[in-house]
Amino acid sequence: MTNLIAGLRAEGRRLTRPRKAILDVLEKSKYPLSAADVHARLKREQVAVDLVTVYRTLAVLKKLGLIAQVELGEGQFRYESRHGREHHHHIRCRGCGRIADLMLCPLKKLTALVERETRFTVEEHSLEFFGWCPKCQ
Amino acid sequence: MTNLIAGLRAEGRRLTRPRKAILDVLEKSKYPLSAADVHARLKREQVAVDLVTVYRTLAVLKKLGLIAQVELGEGQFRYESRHGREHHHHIRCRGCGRIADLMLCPLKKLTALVERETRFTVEEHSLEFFGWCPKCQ
DNA sequence: CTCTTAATTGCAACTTGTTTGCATTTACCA
DNA sequence: TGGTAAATGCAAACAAGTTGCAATTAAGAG
Repeated sequence: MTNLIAGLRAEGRRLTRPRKAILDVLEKSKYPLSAADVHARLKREQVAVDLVTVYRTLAVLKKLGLIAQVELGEGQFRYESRHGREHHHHIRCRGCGRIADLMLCPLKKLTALVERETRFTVEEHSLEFFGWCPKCQ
Repeated sequence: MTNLIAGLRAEGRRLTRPRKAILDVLEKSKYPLSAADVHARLKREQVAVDLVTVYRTLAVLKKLGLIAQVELGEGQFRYESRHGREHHHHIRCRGCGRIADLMLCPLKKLTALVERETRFTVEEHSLEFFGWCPKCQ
């Protein structure tokens, strides 16, 4: 939340109720949420925020680096808070859609190798697994 | 192409001109293509196939395991042929959108670890890098 | 504390990517 | 060489995400 205030201020942006509420929803979630998910949870909490505002706020939070965008083969984006959470990855069940965190990342060395080989500058990577959870096997 | 015929036949499906043409477009491409990309290339080659047929064919080819679906943070799917190509990953430039192959994958051991820790069965993974290519840096 | 103003929001409409329904066409086996 | 189920094209629907604009509001200036 401190990061939110500082980040917004640094860009001449404002701290609003929707922004606090949306970041709060993401911080409370155990797995990444779509814009529609966030919107639904806000409604459940009696916080009236338009879906469009959710989209716009997610874009802002992403630009501030407070949340990460995740793709899990669903044709939509999900977002998760970065606050107090280590860099990590996910696995998604092809049966029930359950998403679990994988608290690991073996890509430090590989990233250096990729930069050397491709001459790209690497800014980010995504690593996701897909399979079947115990219940769905 | 042999795989296409065999795979289709095994499911009581048919070998058609659109299917051949679409697989051919994917096999010729150096990077993964979206449905719209495939459609545009077919048109350029004077092959009249509806975009809907492209979508349906991509679904079939994917189910047959002849092509792989790729997500590169664009809000759309891309597809690439698997024929004669080793398992690999990609890097995409945030400036110009250029996509390059990364002919490497260090995830064998990690996959085993993930399966042990999560008790999921891992069927697939995605690993993509994002950054800036030499021209855009 | 109030005023001013630019940032933010909500609503409606739109765009883009993808899917579905259905009548017509076509691959392929008897 | 048909007959028949599979595949296609077209129109329409759907879903995720974006844009334009008038109304609202955060927050610094006075």
